[in-house]
This record gives sequence, structure tokens and C-alpha cells, in this order.
Amino acid sequence: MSHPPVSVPHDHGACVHEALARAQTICDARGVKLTPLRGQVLEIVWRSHKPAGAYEVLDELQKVHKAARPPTVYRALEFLEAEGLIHRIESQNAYLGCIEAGAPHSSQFLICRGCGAAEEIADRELDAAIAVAAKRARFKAERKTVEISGLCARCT
Amino acid sequence: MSHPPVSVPHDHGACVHEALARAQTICDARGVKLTPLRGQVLEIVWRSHKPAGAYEVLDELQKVHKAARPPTVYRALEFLEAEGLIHRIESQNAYLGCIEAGAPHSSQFLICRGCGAAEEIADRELDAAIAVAAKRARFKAERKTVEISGLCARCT
DNA sequence: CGGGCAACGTTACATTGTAACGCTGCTGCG
DNA sequence: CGCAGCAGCGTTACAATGTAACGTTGCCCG
Ligand SMILES: [Zn+2]
Ligand SMILES: [Zn+2]
Ligand SMILES: [Zn+2]
Ligand SMILES: [Zn+2]
Repeated sequence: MSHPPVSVPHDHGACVHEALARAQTICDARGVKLTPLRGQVLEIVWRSHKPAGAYEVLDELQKVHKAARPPTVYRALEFLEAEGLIHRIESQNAYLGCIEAGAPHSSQFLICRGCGAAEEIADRELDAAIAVAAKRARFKAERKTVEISGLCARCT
Repeated sequence: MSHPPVSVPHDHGACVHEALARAQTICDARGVKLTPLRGQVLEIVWRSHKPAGAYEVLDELQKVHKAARPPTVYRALEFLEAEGLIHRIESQNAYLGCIEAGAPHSSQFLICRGCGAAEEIADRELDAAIAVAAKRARFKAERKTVEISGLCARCT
């Protein structure tokens, strides 16, 4: 049940709905709590395929939760990232919903400077190439991040 | 003339000296100016194999240049990065001297959470794997960043 | 010899991220 | 039941990182 490329039009409401349902299932299975607050933050992050900054999330969150403050958001984002439900896009200090939540995987993104969208690619071969490169340097890899920026098919 | 792994002891003074000389040569060849200020910033970044934050650089710079302010540092860093003399480590908002200055290449790092050092690996196969992954998604890659964090050989 | 530009100075501010402590409501146990 | 302990969240204040905007200086070239 893999996600279609974000650059092709699709029913994004379904993206969001499925991501939330999936997150709920995962959290239940793990015995951790996807509280309403966390769910709202996850939903906000998922609203688009463009990475959302913490303060962008905060602005949105405050529309339904006036008391929200930066720590509120950062805690929720930290939880969601720890559970593998979102990824942090390091080159943008921003967050994006994970398309393969539940399956441990490295973070690989194609970030379009034209439309701003970021597409997660879960490329096994790339992942393997990274593992090899790390091994070659006798480095114990724990977290692997790939961020490729450029132009997506539609923006070329 | 490749750099030894940073995790093995080496004459780091030589690292710095060579990096500066090389930078001068490159800038001369390109007709751009490695001004004293830029040279000082480059030297500061090169002082260790741990990525240096902009404000860390600022603190050091102020020891010899009291008037320095954030824009001073950011401009120099921007110049140095544009000329490929340093890399920005996105996951740390920090900068590190490039070991292959002059040769265009993607940014690939092994970042040790034990000692804080970051080692640049100029891995051709990894670079190729990224290119393939991007092509597969019909994405025009312009900038490729790989940041692998974990433990280096000495910290394991 | 002066117009134009790159580099740098300077001020002020914007954005992003955290420390620290308190409150509350649930949960598990005597 | 009654309450200790803890996760989650509220709240305040601040730290760290990054930039806009404009002024000044000195060099190069016409
Ligand atoms: Zn979608
Ligand atoms: Zn993912
Ligand atoms: Zn060295
Ligand atoms: Zn490099």
C-alpha cells in the first residue's frame, strides 16, 4: 500500500486519513499514546506534501488550540519522529509525514525547489549503498539521511 | 592527495595549512577573492574535524577581529560554501572544511555522536546510487546530501 | 578621476529551538 | 479506597540560529 508520487495529482484527503488511521494502529500496537494533540499535529504535518516548519505547525495548531506554545509543538513532533510517523527534513528545519510508517527505514527525500514538495523515496538499493559506504569506513551507522534537492518531473 | 580518516591521529596543522593553500590556488584560478576575512573564517572552520557552528566561528573570529558580527560570518561561510571550500552539515547547522575542494562532488558525511567528528567520504558508488535513485523518480538532482550519524571506529 | 561594484560594517530584527518548573489526571498498588 | 509516581501538557522565559536593509570603503576600469 505504497504512496503514489506526490508530483501526480491524487486524493490527498485519503493520504491524510490513511496516515492518521495507520498511526493510530501503530501506536496502539506499541502501547504508546497518540493523544488528540499529537494527532492534530500529525494531521497538520500531513496536510500537504511540503515540509512544514515547527512554527507553521504552531500557527495551524493555535487555530484549534489557542493555548499551544512552541514546546507543545516540539514535544509532539519529537514524539511523532521517535515513533517513525514523520521525518525531519534537516536542510529545511521542517517536518513531513512518513509514507512508510511502522517499517524502520532511512530517510530519503527528493526536494523540489520549484514547487517546494518533498517526496520520500524508500529506495532499498540506495539504502544498501549507504550501508556499504559506512561499513567500508568501519562506521556504525545508526541514522541515515539523504536529501536530494533539485527539480521534480513537473517543474522541469 | 586524499585526506586520511579523521579518526586516526594525524598532523592536523598540515591539514589546515594545505587546505588554506589549496583554497588560495582555487580562488586565484577562478578569479574570485579569498580575502583575509574569508581566509580567517576558513581557517577557523578547519581547526578541527568537528563541524563548527556559525556562532562558534563568530566567537573565534572576534578574537582577532573585534568588529565581527553575524552577517560577517554568514557572508564568508556563504562564499566558502559556494566555492566548494566548505560543506554545511544540515543536521547540525554547522560547517566543515571540504577535503576535495575544487572537485565538484556531493556532500557525504559520517558523523560520530561519540566524539563529534564528521568525516567526509567521497564515495563514487554512493554518489552513483543517488543519481540512479533520482533518475528512477524522474527527478533532476542538483544538490545531494548524505548524512550518516552513528559511531566511528574509535568510539565503538 | 570618477562611476560602479564587491566586500564589509552596522543595526535591528526574524526564525527556530530549549530549559525549567508546575499542574493534572491516570494507573497501579497496598 | 487512597495515594505515590509518572506521562503529558501548560507556561514563562530565554537561547541559538539566521537575515533584511542600508551605509561605508576602497578598488578597478573606463
Ligand atoms: Zn497526498
Ligand atoms: Zn519514511
Ligand atoms: Zn586533520
Ligand atoms: Zn567535500
